Formats: sequence, structure tokens, C-alpha cells
Amino acid sequence: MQYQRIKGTRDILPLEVYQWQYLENFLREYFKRNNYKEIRTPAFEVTELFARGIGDDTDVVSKEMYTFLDKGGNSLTLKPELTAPVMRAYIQNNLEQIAPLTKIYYIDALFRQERPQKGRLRQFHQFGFEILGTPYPEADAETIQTTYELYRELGLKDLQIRLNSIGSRTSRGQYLEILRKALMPFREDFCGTCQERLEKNVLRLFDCKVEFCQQIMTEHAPSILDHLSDEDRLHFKAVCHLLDVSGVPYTIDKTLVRGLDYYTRTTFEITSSLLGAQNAICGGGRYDHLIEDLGGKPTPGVGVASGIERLLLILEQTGGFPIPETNLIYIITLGESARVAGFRLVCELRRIKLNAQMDFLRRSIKAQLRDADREQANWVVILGDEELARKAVILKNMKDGRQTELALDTAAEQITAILQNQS
RNA sequence: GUGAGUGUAGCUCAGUUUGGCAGAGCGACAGGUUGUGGCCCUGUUGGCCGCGGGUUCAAGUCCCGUCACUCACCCCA
Repeated sequence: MQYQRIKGTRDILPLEVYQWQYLENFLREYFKRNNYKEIRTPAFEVTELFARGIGDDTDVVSKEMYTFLDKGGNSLTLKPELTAPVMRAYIQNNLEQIAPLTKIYYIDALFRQERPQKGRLRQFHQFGFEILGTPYPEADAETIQTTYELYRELGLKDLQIRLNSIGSRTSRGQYLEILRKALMPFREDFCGTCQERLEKNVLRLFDCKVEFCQQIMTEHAPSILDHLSDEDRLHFKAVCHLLDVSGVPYTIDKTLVRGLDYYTRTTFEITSSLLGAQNAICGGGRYDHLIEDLGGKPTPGVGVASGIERLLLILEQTGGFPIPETNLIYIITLGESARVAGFRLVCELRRIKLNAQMDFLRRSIKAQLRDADREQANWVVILGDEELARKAVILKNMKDGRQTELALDTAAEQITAILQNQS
């Protein structure tokens, strides 16, 4: 048996890696343009960080983490999520001392031990960004607007933005009691998992796909939006207004509850019909207590995380990738001494920063040309013993097939001149 | 953790119903053109039919087991 990839991981092969590079280049340029600075954190952290940050009772922490003991007996975990590590770095490095407001982004690999399916992997990648230091709705609105605009620039269409407020911690606590009380009378009518949810995590009842459960919920579940504090309501209205003003389309979905414990007030999610059952391309929201929960000074924050594999899945279907340019100059040689001269020419071209390559398989001219074509070379240099004898090379344009003869000694300079002339 | 589907050439898949020589297209390689790519034509290469056991004169095909992958549930990006 050959060695195999670990379940839920993927090889990114040479022919598809340009898609990743295209996206990564775009993201770095986009974030630079929007004045976000990159942050990179280690691949693993102490397990405690995630238990505290994400919440012990969440699925991510309770059953999906890659956790192990190091030789010192410390419990460490491959990061299943990025906000908590970024907050740890923010606190540990006193970033709040540098400026009262911090805008940071990241592109990174994450690990969760789940059953893989479409758009879900055990090692997957996210990019995301965070705005730290402000409680005001402008930051919430910028987070959503910036994410939406990013997708729009990539050419994505038919995105649904779902927006909700789950209130501050106090008003949410009160609401959860009201919700539980309102649903208790129907306890027996719910499906098995929902009966458990009623005990452990009432908010999740909104997610159930069983029709009858949904019917009970629409008929009898009070909306969180009716139980927000005045401050929460004003904040939410302000976020909506700013989105209206900036032309970002959204729908308020009072059933949207994010699965991580740290969220307060604003939560949102953007979905695409081009994905499978896991149709969220990103999710995010406000977290006003996370930093203090992790031992920092009370600092409000808001942010978003977007799945890179899911984004690529969409771009693949919409033909969102530009064709990569090679600018390859392929040197074809025929004969022993021509091969040596050709090698020299390749080196010379590379020295002046041109993309040059020669055949290493000593193939026929036909095979070398076929290879040049496959490699999408724009130009081919043909150098056989015949040409060598008269100190010349043939330069062939692969687009129109025309050939000209150049002097071997000055071939590199002449090629440079031709390329410059052309563009 | 639960459920369903699929495993045959490098890739995409026929062949399984009704057991009887292991197939196609694409790709790769070569020839058609003494030293000229793509298009076309011809040929060549390429297989533990996922793995193990069973039934049978005979198994890719039927039976049992097992592994892997995919999709879905839970939950999330």
C-alpha cells in the first residue's frame, strides 16, 4: 500500500497552485489598499487558549481539536480558529500601546478533526481581519462592507448577507431565559437533538432542519431582536443604516446564531448557492469581551473569517481565474555542440532576468517544439549544429510561427530588444 | 459519531442487470514531415478491476468481510 494523504487534507498540485497564488496576491494587495496590516501566529497554542476563547461547550472545542501533549506534559492544540490566537498575540505584545485602534488581517491554515465533506476539510485555510479598540458601529459596518467589496472585486455574484444582533451579554442572558421558557411547553414535540439543545444550547434550536421543529420555532420562539437593550438596538440600527448608506445589500435573519461563544451584538454570515450544504463563505461579528476574557484590558473588537477553499470552489465555477502568463523562451538544441551553446544562452538570458529553459531529454526537434507549446512558450530559439556553424540562432514566434535569424553572439540583447519592442 | 453512494489505465468513465479473452475517450510517447508546435490521421505505451476470503469448470461481475474516497447529518469557513 502506498502512503496516502491524511483524511481531510489536500495536495495543491503544480497545475492548480496558481489559483492559490492569484488569490493570495489579490488579498495582500486588497488589504494593503484598505490599510490592514498582516499578522502571523504560530501553528499551535496552549489548549487552554481555545477552551477559554471559543468556549468549552462549543463543538469546535469539545470534539474537533487536534490536541496533544508535548514532552514537558503541556497540552497543546493545532489552531482550529484564528481570532483567539490573534487576540493572544495582541495582548502579549501590547499592541494597544502602539495605537488605540488596530486593523489586522491574516491568511493561515487551520485544523479541525471533523468528517470531511464538500467545502469542509481537516486542514483548511482562512483569511480574515479584525478591528480592535472600538465599540462603535462604523467598525461593524466596515467589516461587512470590506468583506463584501472584496468578494465583489473577485467577481462573485449571488451572495446573500445575513445579519443579526445577538445582543450584549446581559441582554442575551435574559433573552435565553425567555426563549427557554417559551419553548418548554413544546419540549416533547421537538426532535431528539432539539430536546438536547433545549437543555444545553437553546440558540441552536434555530438551526434545526426538521420541518416540525422549525414550525414550532416560527410560531412560538420570541425574536432576540425584540429583547435587545436600548443600547443594543441603537447599535444594530446604526450598523444597518451604515450598510444602507454604503449600498451593501443584506437581509436581517433573526435566526442567525454563530457557533462560537465570544460573539456579542452584531453577527453576520455570507452564503453562496454555489457551495454545497456548507454554504457559508464567511462568518463574523463583534466580540466585546473576548480580549478581557483572555486576560487583556477590556477592548472591544469585530472581525470576520472567510474560508479560502470555499472561495476557490466558487471561483472555479465562475471562471474567476485569469490565465497565467509564462513569458517562457524555450531553447531548442540539436546536436552535441549546439547543446552546450544552448545551455550557455539559457544562462545568459536568465542573467538578464528572462524566463528561459532548454530541453533536458535530448529529444527530436518535433518533440521539443511540442513541449515548448505545452509549456506555453511565447518564443522558441532553435540552435542546431547548422546554426552554430554560421554563428546564428533562429528565433521563432510561437503565436504566428514566423522565424528570424539572429547572430549567436548578440542573441540575448536582440531578444531583449524584440521583447521590449513588442510591449 | 450516524446514514447513503462510489472504488476498473496517469485522468474521466463504460463493462456488473443475465458470470465466459480487460474496454473507450482524453493524456503521455512515436510516426505521417531527412530539422519545425497546435489541427488531422495512424500506431504504441499504460491494469493486483481498492484489499482479503468464499461460491463456481470459470468472478471486474455473485456472497461475506474489510479499507479508502465522496456526499449528507451534527457543526462550522
